[in-house]
Amino acid sequence: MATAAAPWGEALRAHGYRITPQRQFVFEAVTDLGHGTPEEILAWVQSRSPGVNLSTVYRALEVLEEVGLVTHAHLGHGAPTYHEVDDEVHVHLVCAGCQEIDSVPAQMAQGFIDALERDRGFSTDIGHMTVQGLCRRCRAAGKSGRPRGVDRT
Amino acid sequence: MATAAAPWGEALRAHGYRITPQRQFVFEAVTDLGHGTPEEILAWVQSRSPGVNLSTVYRALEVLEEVGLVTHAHLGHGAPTYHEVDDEVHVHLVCAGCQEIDSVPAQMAQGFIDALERDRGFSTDIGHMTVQGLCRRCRAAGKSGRPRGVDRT
DNA sequence: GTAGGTGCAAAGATTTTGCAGTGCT
DNA sequence: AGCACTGCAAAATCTTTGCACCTAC
Repeated sequence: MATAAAPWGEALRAHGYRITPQRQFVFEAVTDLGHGTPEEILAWVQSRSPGVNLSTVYRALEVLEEVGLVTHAHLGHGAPTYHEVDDEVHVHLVCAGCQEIDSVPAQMAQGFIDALERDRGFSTDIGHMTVQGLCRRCRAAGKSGRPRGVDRT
Repeated sequence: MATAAAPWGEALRAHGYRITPQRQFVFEAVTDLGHGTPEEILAWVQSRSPGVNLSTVYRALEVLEEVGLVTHAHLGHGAPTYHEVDDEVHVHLVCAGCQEIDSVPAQMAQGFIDALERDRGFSTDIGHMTVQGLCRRCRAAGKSGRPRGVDRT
């Protein structure tokens, strides 16, 4: 039973990394949360193992990203959000009103992506694509996105 | 000649803000640079007026954004990039290889945006839309985007 | 047993804020 | 002349790094 590693563990092994409970918790957090910032992931992990440190979360995410288990996207502000890789590729929709994150299947953007490829030779990293805007609910509530004032486009 | 304000000045006046050389420089920097981070904007401004402080740049950008002269988008990492508002609305293309920023007219994404509107009731803030990927040059050079390794999609 | 991994604390980087002096209106 | 704006410096965030101890293999 020496090498009875779970599939996610395999990925670590394959890259010469060790399997540790901290890394497992971090990966589970990402999987469970769907989308999470380092802070949110830490909170989740600490609910199982209070001693885990923020820097460990950062380092674990770095490793998990390198071995291809998770990715991150930059949504609003400066908050990087991590999510699992192996589920269906999707585009992130960030609501400027409620900060909520929605996802849509990548195919919806296919035409656009093809156009970029054709016209610019630009190869899109679909999973990192971020779309800012206002969700249905916030539009109905008449929110304008940013608190300040006029926000053209 | 009391109120001989330039068009950009008008916008400030209209919102009760004063016209100052610092704000003018910051706005010129944004216009001239096309895309710029606060740091880059500071550098540009200081080339004209060395005494200007970083915090002044931040405050000026905040004001200029409020009156609708500039906007910002979050491109790679945590670097907010500011650009002029009144030119044609465009989508940002960020190359993961060379960090360069390209723009494409918003119409290219129209189909996608319409689909989001139709299916999700999501109103897209086109100017803030960010697309990560690899530009033609970096693809040719065989870059993979992130230095680390595998990067799916 | 050994090298990689973790926790802790300090260092960095980036953005924000308080305050007194300055300059736009 | 009044009050918003600026410069400076300190505070607040968020992320990274150095080091001694611990643990997976």
